[in-house]
Amino acid sequence: MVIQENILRSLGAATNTYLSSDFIFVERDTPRYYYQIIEGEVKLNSYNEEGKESIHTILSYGQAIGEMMLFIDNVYPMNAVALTKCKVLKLSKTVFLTFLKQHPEICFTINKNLSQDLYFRLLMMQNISSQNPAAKLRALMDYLKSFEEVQDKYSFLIPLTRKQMAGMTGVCVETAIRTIKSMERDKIVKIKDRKILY
DNA sequence: TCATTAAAGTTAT
DNA sequence: ATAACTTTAATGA
Repeated sequence: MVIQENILRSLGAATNTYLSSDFIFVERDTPRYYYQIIEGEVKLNSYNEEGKESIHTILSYGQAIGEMMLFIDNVYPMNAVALTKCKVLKLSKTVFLTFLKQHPEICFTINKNLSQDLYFRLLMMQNISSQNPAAKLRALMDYLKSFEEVQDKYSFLIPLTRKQMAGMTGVCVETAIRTIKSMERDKIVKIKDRKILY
């Protein structure tokens, strides 16, 4: 968790409830709040000229939503959409920033999270330009698995649908499916009841 | 080789 | 039931 729930509450954060597919904010909104998930999953996405969805990340319990936008003066370049029913703490940007100035240790945590995100983006960027679907999907799976304690082969159940994986790597669903199958043949992943084990 | 289109099967709501 | 997701196959860049 980024910031302790009771701390956010004591600063006056409100709890907001969203239903699946509700927008928490949309592209071109002005960032005015710090958001932190208490329950449910949220995706950050945007659409290219042809209308194809690109999923930037999927966030869940304890994670902040688009907090990078609170430190710069720009409108959101992406949407935040609830994937499930969600509860989100919402704290005014000004209160949040003032609080951070007084609490370097929490500032440090925010830094760590932003860095983690940048790191992932760099890894994905390298592999996305590599043009090889298998490399892209593997970069994604490596990233997701990196947060697990157990690092055994096939111990990690990918918590994404194939469609989501495709959306995050920029390949089409069909290619994601075929690539994952060939990875199964190559013993890179195992598939059990359609679930991908890596 | 991969995206796209279409069609059909499967799962989740 | 109906929508959302998965899979296969054909075609074209």
